[in-house]
Amino acid sequence: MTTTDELPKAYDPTDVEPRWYRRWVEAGYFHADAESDAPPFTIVIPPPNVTGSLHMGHALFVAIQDTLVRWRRMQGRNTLWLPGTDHAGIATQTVVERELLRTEGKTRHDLGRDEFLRRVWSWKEQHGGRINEQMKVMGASLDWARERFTLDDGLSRAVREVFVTLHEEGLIYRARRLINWCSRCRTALSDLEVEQQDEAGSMWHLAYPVEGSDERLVVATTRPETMLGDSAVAVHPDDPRWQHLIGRRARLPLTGRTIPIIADAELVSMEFGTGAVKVTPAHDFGDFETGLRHGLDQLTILDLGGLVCAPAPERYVGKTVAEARALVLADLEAEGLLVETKPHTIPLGRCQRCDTVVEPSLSMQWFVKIAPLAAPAIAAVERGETRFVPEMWTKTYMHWMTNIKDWCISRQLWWGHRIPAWTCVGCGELTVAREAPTTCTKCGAGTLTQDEDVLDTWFSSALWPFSTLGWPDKTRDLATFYPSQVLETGHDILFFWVARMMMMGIHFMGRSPFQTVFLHALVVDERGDKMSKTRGNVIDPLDVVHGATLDALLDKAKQGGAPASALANVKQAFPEGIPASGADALRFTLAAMAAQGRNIRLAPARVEGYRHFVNKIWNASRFAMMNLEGVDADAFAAKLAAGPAGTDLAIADRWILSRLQRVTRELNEALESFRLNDAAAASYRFFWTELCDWYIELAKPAMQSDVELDGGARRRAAQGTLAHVLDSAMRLMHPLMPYITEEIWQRLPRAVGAPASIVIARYPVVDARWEDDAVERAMALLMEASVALRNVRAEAQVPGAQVMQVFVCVADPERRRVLEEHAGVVERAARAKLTVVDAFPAGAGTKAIVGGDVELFVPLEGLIDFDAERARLDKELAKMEKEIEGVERKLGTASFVERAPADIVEKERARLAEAVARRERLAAARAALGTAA
RNA sequence: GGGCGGAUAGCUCAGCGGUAGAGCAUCGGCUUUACACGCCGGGGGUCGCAGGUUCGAAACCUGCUCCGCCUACCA
Repeated sequence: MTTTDELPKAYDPTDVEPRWYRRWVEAGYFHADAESDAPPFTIVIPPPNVTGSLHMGHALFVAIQDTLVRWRRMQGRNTLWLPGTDHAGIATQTVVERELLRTEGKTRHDLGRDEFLRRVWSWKEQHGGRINEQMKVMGASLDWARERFTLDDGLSRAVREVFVTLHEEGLIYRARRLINWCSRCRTALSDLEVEQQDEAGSMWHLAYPVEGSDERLVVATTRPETMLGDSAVAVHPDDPRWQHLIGRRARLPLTGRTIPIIADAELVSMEFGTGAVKVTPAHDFGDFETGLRHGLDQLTILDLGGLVCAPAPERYVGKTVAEARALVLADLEAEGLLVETKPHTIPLGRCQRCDTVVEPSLSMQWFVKIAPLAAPAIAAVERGETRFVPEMWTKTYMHWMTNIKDWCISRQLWWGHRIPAWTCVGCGELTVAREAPTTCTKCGAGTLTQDEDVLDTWFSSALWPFSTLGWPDKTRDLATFYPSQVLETGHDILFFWVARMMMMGIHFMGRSPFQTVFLHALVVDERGDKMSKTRGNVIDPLDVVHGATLDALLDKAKQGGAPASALANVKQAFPEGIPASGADALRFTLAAMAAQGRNIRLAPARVEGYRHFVNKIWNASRFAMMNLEGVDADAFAAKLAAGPAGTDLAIADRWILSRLQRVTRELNEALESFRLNDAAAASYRFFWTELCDWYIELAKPAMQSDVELDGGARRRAAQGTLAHVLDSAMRLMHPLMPYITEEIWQRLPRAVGAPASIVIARYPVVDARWEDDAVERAMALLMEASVALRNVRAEAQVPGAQVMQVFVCVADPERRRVLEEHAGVVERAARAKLTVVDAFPAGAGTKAIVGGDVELFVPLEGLIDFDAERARLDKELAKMEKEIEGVERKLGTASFVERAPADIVEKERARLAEAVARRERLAAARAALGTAA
């Protein structure tokens, strides 16, 4: 127990939060025991980029996953939330290269592969831990003893094992193909790493003279510079316009080459453009296929840096795409071969990482043959082994999986898992092996060189659910924790990551890696725009937690390279900076807004609202601390265990205990079905509206009174109830708000044998015996009467301190009994003195009607504004008329009475009866006031 | 081109077949000894538009209009 003066009036999360995390870790609460008999609950973290920094997306998944994990842990599950980071090939390498250039003016090639990798590792050692520390601030209850990194020895071994096995099975192959090439990153990319966008471009019509004729064949193109690499012109076989040209040759301008005119029904559409298409097999995916069909030459006229190269004519060599385009167009124009130029929207692919326009490029790469892996991953979802939440993602997953194309997995980078393939210098034989071979398997020579390339980062991420548990060894962890129960991540990486984990997990473990895939929405700003540094609308979760001054925000934006417009946005959004709200408030906000299937527009005002909620929790608890001295938690627990029969609890006690059962049910059900927003809303309503606004206010007299008319029993009941409800509420809300709930729970009187921390306390379960409809109905009436009287007070401007005399008439005997027996509730809530009578005393006053037959008369001689009173009653009467009219119409419809369910009809009848009774009483009250003077 | 979301109070969002809800904002009143990060009371919505199904629709169906996202080689 603590006394009030030790507790500050305002909750300060920055003081409370950091204290707990270390203690939880030291106590080992987050550590999962592979030997435990308890049913496991496993979630693997979506590994953040090792050099990354916490952003709202991370904060969101921490809030969601930690809530699920803490809830399951409190339910007694053997809970494993496995942490780790991703080496993020391109991203990390780029960052280190940039740093190297900035500080030493060198490129990675200046250092050489080994030295460069040493630098990346040292960068990782220096910056790699940051995001983990940031997740700890958020309260993430991760099992740090099991932390993994995708480039760990163990995980690297798993990667080699998978690569070699798939190669042996014929599912990994090497081929010279057209792939997406980023000339800035100088690496191949998978289809997914290319972002398609429609951009403004042009459509040019170019004339190719037909050999041995005066005719010209006009082709339409959006990329005229690629004509330097054309190896044919295609027309539709059925097109009457060009029938006679099929099989002849065209003179390719500017090059001195001639190319065949071919017929291809697949590539060419007669209606589009000019009906004739230039074919450039080495620089266009459609043309590549066409080239294969017709055995055309594949002429590469762009080098790896994106510059024109031979066999393009010397004049163009070394030019960029843009330069070459301008030059080609000018040259064609000069020769009179540029027929037409018009604006045209073109789909353009850009590198996800650096925004460079991606070029289709012909090169030797490694691929995963994906269809045989996709089929079982589709089947697993079809038979329900894995399900998606929200369900709508199933369709998206299926669609992508059924149209999937082979996955290009080799990257021309240095940072990553090097491809375990070696070429014999002597005979050229390619060997794929788990460990570096010493001699060539074919010719026995001893000199082999390893493939220079590394694997796509997502290749190792795809193995994450089992590689992190020790695979390929048959470990105890693997047996206990695979498959995981839930995979929770953003829908933006459904294909990148989730689908690939499904495929690999099923192929190598025989079972889908997750029972449920829960996909959350993306966090965007208040206006629905994606958060970005250039917009200046980024909200750093840590700034919300710790607070930040405007200057600090501006400094950070500047360092991040934000433009002036962005700085202005920051100034406008946070003129006062951001107040320190704590991890609890941020987590609760994210949970409350994480409704399924929508973007989360993070509004700062919303965070503020929930920060106030956290403070409310603090103060309600502070009140409790001041009034719970000497409470005997064990005695009250025994009372609860005995059930409500014959209890000495007051109606308010019974009511809040009943409401507690309901909110307990709501929370368990909401968490069970991943509706965190409902869990948050139910918590909020219960704690603030029901517990604080009603229960605590009603319990005050019993707890604060100096007189103990009943020998202290009433006080003990209220104290016991409040202590129990608070204890339960803290446990209920702990998964959502770990810090404040622990802080308060530690200070509450607890039963003997209670655990040392709320982290491992039991999550509340419903005790249906304490749910009581009759009590809730009675309280509803008392509350309604109280509100009506408060309204009278406000309208009639009765001073807050003045106790109002109130006379009550009730027709219904049961309601009369409730009001007589529990008059104290209304008296306390409305600051009134209640007298139940058969007839009202004479005199001026105001009348309120509750629930049809409860009339509340407040004699207010001299205080009544009769005009206002008449207006108020007229308004209420009109409302009643309208309602009665509506319900009567409904009940007057034969089909309604006949076809609607009986209980609904009954409800409508009751509603009508109440409205009619209310109207009568209102009319009488109105009549008593007469007409205006 | 295909697919999937969304359109509800001034703002951000719940609700998804039986009397329209929350937070913030707004208006009025409160030095009520837990909390002004508060308390009490109030105002505010033809639930995008048009049809349909139903006794009954914000919710289900159809079409339309906007706004997002994903996906696709029409040169």
